[in-house]
Amino acid sequence: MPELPEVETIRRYLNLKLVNECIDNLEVLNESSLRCAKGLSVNDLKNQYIKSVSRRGKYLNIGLEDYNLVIHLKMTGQIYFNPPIPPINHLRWVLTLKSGSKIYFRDVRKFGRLFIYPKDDVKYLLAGEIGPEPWEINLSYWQKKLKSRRSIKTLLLDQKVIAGIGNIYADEALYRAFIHPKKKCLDLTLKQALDLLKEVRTVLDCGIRYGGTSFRDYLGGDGKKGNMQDHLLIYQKTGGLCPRCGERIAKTKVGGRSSHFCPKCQKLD
DNA sequence: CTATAAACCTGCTGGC
DNA sequence: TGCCAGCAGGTTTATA
Repeated sequence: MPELPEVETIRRYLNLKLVNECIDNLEVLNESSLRCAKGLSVNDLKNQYIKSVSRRGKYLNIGLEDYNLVIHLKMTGQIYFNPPIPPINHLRWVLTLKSGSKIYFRDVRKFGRLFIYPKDDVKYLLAGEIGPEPWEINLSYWQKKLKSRRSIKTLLLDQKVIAGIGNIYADEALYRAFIHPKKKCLDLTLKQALDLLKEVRTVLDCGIRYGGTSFRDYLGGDGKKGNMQDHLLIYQKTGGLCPRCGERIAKTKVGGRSSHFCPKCQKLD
């Protein structure tokens, strides 16, 4: 469900609420939602203080004294912090703090995961397996990655190349940069490459500013929906009119994901 | 290398 | 009204 802006919105909220709290216990209702590093168990979390709440790409990381709690929400994961009415359906785990505060994790499709790692172990996962944050990318890195025969949308969605972009923001950035999602990376001009990186950042910044995109499941840390869905230009607007040229917005398939674009503004040749 | 499909899961929607 | 194919903010793994 969530891409970088949604995860960042949750991170900012939890960061205000969790730092200096102490863990009482973790109750797991769906075993497959939890992955413990070898030799660890949920009991190890007891009495651990929360030092930080950070993010890498679409991963949320609750830093403890001796461990890291790494969360990936995948398609339908939702975080509820001290909700007025606790969720009942599709509840996968509940983290209780000494203060009495609770974090509920609800996840309809069970794709989401909570990983427990030793403190120093997580560096490997987060630095080695995930590409740079979009704002950290420099031109030489970007040009190097664009020397590829893959389609540009596939590259944008590759978390090893650039962290945090998902289907919504990929379509939005490509539209704003006038680039067809199936365009081969190698065929991009330097200007297109620069424009695209700029629009990726713009669109993600915008998503964060509006508290994320709530199409169906996504909720910010405060339990409220985001507003970015009211500011999208192309995603899920098949059959509607392009806000720039009036052409009908089309849909195609790229890398198995539905991709929305304007056939007139985003030419393939 | 690149692309596609299937898996992992459940629920909702739209067409017939 | 009812059924069913198809689809969904993601990632990984197998197959062509």
